[in-house]
Amino acid sequence: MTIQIHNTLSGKKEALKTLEPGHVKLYVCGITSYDYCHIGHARSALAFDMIVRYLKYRGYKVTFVRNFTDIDDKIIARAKEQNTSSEELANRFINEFYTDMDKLGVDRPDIEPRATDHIKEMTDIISELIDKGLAYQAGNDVYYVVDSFPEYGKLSKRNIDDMKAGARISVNEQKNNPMDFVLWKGSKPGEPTWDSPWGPGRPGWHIECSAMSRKYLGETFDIHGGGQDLIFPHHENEIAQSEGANGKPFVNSWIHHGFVTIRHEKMSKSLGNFLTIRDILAHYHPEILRFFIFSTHYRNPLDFSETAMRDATAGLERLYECVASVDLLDSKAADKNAVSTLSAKDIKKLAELETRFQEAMDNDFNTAQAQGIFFDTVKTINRNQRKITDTSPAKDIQILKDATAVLKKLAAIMGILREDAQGFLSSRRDEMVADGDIDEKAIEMLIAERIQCRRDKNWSRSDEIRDELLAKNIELKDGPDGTTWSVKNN
RNA sequence: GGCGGCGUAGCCAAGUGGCCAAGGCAGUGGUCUGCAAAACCAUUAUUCAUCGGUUCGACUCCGAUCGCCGCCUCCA
Repeated sequence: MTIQIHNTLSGKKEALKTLEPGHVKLYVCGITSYDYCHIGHARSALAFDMIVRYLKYRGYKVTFVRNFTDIDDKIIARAKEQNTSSEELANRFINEFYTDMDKLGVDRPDIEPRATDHIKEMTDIISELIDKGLAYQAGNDVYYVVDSFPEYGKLSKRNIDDMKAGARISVNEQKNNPMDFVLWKGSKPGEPTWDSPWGPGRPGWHIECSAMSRKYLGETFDIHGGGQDLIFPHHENEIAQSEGANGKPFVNSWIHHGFVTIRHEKMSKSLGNFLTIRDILAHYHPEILRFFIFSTHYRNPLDFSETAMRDATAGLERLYECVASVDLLDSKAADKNAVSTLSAKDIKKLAELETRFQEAMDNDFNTAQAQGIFFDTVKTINRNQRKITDTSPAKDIQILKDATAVLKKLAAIMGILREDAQGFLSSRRDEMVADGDIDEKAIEMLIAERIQCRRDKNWSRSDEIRDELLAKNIELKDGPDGTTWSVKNN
């Protein structure tokens, strides 16, 4: 079975074929560093983090490049506002980006080039394009001749004539044709500049990725990724630049992920529905955010809401509860002559976990389906786990433990179930207690009192204590090994 | 206006030309429990926006209609 990936260029799922056997070369457009990252950036980072981990899990070597756009109109404008330099502002938000990524547990790409470190590579490509007659200087700027690239529009599935008819293309006196896009911008006073054959200036946005991907991955590489909003014009322009300059195919497969919406609308500052990664992480454990993001396929829109996060919390806790209870099975004694209580059907199902997971993930990284398989596995484990007693054979316990180990290994590809289960559950509990109006000592004392009441069969006081705690969102669970408690999600 | 995508149970969400349309959350009944909670078992879409067409057969393919979203300007 091969990995199938939806390719934006062809509009179809295609079997992954790498130029170099067993080696995937991947380029993803990173952030423009002028502000804190929002949940949409988180989705992008997490989607490609998952994809890279899965490819590695499937035995591929992956060279993953993700750039930083550290020079751009927005950076210049923001730096001016804050009375600082573009460089300083960009560096500051790159650091903030790393802070967020580290909290989310996102692995670093192999190479993280910054645009401003690659000006030479960019001016080289621009010169090549001019030499080939695909670009021209106008005033202090350089533009790409869109009409010279007949395949323009092949990624975004549009044609130039339709676009020309649209009224939203900015008119620029310098351009020969309104569709032409800028490769090099002559500098205005006070802006950061670099020398070039066309005078002092700075690169356009699109040329960065053509230059940096060529430097690190070559003229043709396997996969290029980004958000769906980058399809046009950014990626369309990259194709025109790179294929124009190199005279060969740029990228074999394009992966574009969907947006995070809030109240079913794309986030934007003007709508006031803008949530940063740190806003979210202030309220939710990073694995909850990951679980939520992978609850739908990466290309679908994903609507953020409190309800959705609560569902994700419940789901992730369900997985952790299962792992935690299997972890505890260790303490049980095992009798050699014991009869297995596991059903053959369930043993088979557990054995098939990894295959089922691969089938889901091979199908264009279907994490939603994979999560369904996790739950199915948990149900199977729980069903059998509760039948385990002191006299169960060691083999039964081992089968459940093995299945849990596989579950954790596979979940780690999505970056979940990476913590110690008991630790995760109790630390979540502690956090929630800290938010509430009762402390742990008081809870323990009430529980101790209640245990005595129950011994005395003083049910009314016992229930009173339970209700009292429930009113403060503390739920008691009386099990064979005593009373445990948790904080109710709501 | 052009282009792309989506519409599956109360909510979220997989899936597919033909066995019972995954799974989660919520709900209901039961087991367990002093009673609960958790867990487990059972149950919850004769139906996949609507209407046509292709087919022996479609939720899945094609067309139209309605609704929603995105891109066409910076954007993950």
